[in-house]
Amino acid sequence: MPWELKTDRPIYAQLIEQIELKICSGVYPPGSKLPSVRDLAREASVNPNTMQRALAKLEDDGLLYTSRTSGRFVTEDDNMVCQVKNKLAQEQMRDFLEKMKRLGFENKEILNMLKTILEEVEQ
Amino acid sequence: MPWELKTDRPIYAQLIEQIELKICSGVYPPGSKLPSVRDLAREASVNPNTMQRALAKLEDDGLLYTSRTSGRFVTEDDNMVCQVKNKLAQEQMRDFLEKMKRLGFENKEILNMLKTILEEVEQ
DNA sequence: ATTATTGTATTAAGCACTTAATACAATAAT
DNA sequence: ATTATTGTATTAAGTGCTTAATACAATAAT
Repeated sequence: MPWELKTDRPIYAQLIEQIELKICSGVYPPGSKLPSVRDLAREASVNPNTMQRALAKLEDDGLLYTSRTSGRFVTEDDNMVCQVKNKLAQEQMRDFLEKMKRLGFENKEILNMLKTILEEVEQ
Repeated sequence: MPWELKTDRPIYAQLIEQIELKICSGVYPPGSKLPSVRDLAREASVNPNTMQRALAKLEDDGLLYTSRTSGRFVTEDDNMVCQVKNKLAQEQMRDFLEKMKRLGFENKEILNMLKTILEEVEQ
């Protein structure tokens, strides 16, 4: 899963989201060590300061912690990771439904269109 | 439907999206006249230059046209409006499914969670 | 003890976005 | 004819984001 950074939003915000995703989806499991700030920055083709900013926010949220000079780690509290995952899912669904309703679609239409897409993908 | 502007993305981009939504959902029907740049800007609590920028983009896309000093109008081509509506819906669904899969949810899970939300809302 | 690696902080520069304050041109309304 | 309203353009200033180039402190590795 490569880093996907668009130019229409602050990079640090996108980094926060994508690191959150990697934690929630198990790419970085609870308790595991993250690559160093410099390595992560190189990986994402981003300035270390920008990566540092994203990591600091995640640490502030409690999803990461720092062991002074040995590196950064994902929290060992897998309950917290699970909660974050569900929170993000709820946000995604809420935003999605909000926008589709604004576009003028009914609940049933939305579900049917999604089913159609999912069937197409499976074939 | 009030203007909802967050600070995490360029305002002009958000204006483009929200005007598109108003056109696609019938708030501004095909052929109808839009409020003036200055009025729209006041309505959205935004600088006229910023609103102008958003409108220029929509005009460039063909969704609006300008009649020099009598104002701006939505295209009379309701086919085009319909196409834009469907394009936006497809984008929303694609992005939504992408993020949910990144979070680690399966297709069936996604549909079930959405159904749950929709049932809760109806009650 | 020395070295390398870790996170962290600072400063300066460039860039895009936004606002404010104007101004101009065209034309609808009077 | 005059006035008001329309879209449009320009300039200057402020802000936040990003990068680059450093530097420092702490500690794991040697």
